Amino acid sequence: MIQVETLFAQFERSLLTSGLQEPLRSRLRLLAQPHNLPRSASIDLSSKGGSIVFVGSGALKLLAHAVHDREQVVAFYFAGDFLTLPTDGQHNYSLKALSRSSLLVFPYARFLTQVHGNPDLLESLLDRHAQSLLKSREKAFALYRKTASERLASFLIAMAGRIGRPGGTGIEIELPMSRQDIANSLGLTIETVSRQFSKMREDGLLETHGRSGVALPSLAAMEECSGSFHCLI
Amino acid sequence: MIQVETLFAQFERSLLTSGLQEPLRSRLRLLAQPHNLPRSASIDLSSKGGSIVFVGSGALKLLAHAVHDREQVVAFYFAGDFLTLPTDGQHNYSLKALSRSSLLVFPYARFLTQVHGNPDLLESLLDRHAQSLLKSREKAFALYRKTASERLASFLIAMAGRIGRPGGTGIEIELPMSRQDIANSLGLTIETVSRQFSKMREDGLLETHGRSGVALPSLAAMEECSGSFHCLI
DNA sequence: CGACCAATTGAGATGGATCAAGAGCAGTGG
DNA sequence: CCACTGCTCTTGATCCATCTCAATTGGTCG
Repeated sequence: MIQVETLFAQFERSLLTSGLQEPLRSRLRLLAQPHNLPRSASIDLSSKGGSIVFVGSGALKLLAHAVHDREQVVAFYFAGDFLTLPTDGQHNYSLKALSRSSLLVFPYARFLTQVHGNPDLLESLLDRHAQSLLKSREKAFALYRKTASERLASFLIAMAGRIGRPGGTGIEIELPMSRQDIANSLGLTIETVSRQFSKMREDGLLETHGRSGVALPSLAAMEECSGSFHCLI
Repeated sequence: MIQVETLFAQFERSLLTSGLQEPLRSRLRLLAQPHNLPRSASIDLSSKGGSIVFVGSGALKLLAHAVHDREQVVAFYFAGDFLTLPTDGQHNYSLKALSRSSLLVFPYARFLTQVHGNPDLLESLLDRHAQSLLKSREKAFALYRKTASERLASFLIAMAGRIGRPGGTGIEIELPMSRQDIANSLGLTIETVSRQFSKMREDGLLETHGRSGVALPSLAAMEECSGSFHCLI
């Protein structure tokens, strides 16, 4: 359980390294809805008419719900990440904790009203949007044409960069998401993902420890597998 | 050939309905690089360190260039569209005219510097980014799981909404892009796209006139084919 | 330890890619 | 006006990666 004030301070530094000026700081503080989500708890974001979310700790998946109970993992988020979900599109979105997570949720419209007079902040937000857009495009670009193994390799490389730690056997990763989540986020079936894991293990590209432990002995070899580029998450 | 001043006025109204205040207007006017592209001409956007582009008239495709001369159609743009291409990602991007087009190109960084003190404008830009992001996600979402016919149906519905006109047989569309472009943008091969066109023609879902003419007798029937949702372009 | 759910593995079905022709449209020049 | 040329588009036959269905194994947690 992270203290709200600590969480807010974290958010503040992440947004602007110089920190926020009063009275803006207090006003945003009032808007911030803190959430402490245990594993597999989720918050519905579609009902709120747009949200800005700051992830203080933990790991989450952003789910888009289509009709027929079909759902799609849009993205994974980790500590320090920002996430803007503006006015509702065709889907309902929800955010589900893969592990205990602490968040700050701001109502989009009211957040923007407060930020309105602060060009630095607006620009910072604009930059984040631009980056997200680029990432989303690169992801779409990547997934159209990639094979299953290229997708998984791309995913693992992205994860290594995001939550990997140097260990005995190259980079070690504790995956907070299930195979099903991985499959769902890569547009594959769980069986295909599982088969690719096995194949990569046979080929010496990775080691697995239990369900969630993965070690990549050689990132270079993995990049070889990922095809031309590897911008995914 | 559209006059530059007309084009700029169009851009101005599109950005802020109330128009721009001096001296910002003049400053942006100076930043605007007008382009008149004949069919199949293109401008390279990767060398410019980020651009903001306003499409005054015509139709264009945004291309991402990967290694090995492979290229991917990221999106199509039409009159009135905005397009933000921030700092370079892993790909080189270029914009290619599908028909005679007129554009305004702004250097991203310098545009932002000018806009810095104008919260309304920044917010307008932020909104556009948010919309683009949403669209890009919906597109990615859509393409992962959709079948070939669902993809094409989604595409045609989007096109109908964008450049369709009511006609003798429902909504009529003059597609400015080739089958190859469509295939490339949907992550399919040209053969598959062609086959789907034929199949839809047999099923009475569409009529074709020459290479570029398409008529959709019933949008509802086409939506039936597009699967759960249909946010593409 | 035992129960349950996640993950793996196998066998068969299939949608789309690939390879290979052929048809239709548009531009050119006689 | 028509034949020639080069292109885009269509259609067919085959192949392969991935999905689907089904059974088994293995991890995790009470």
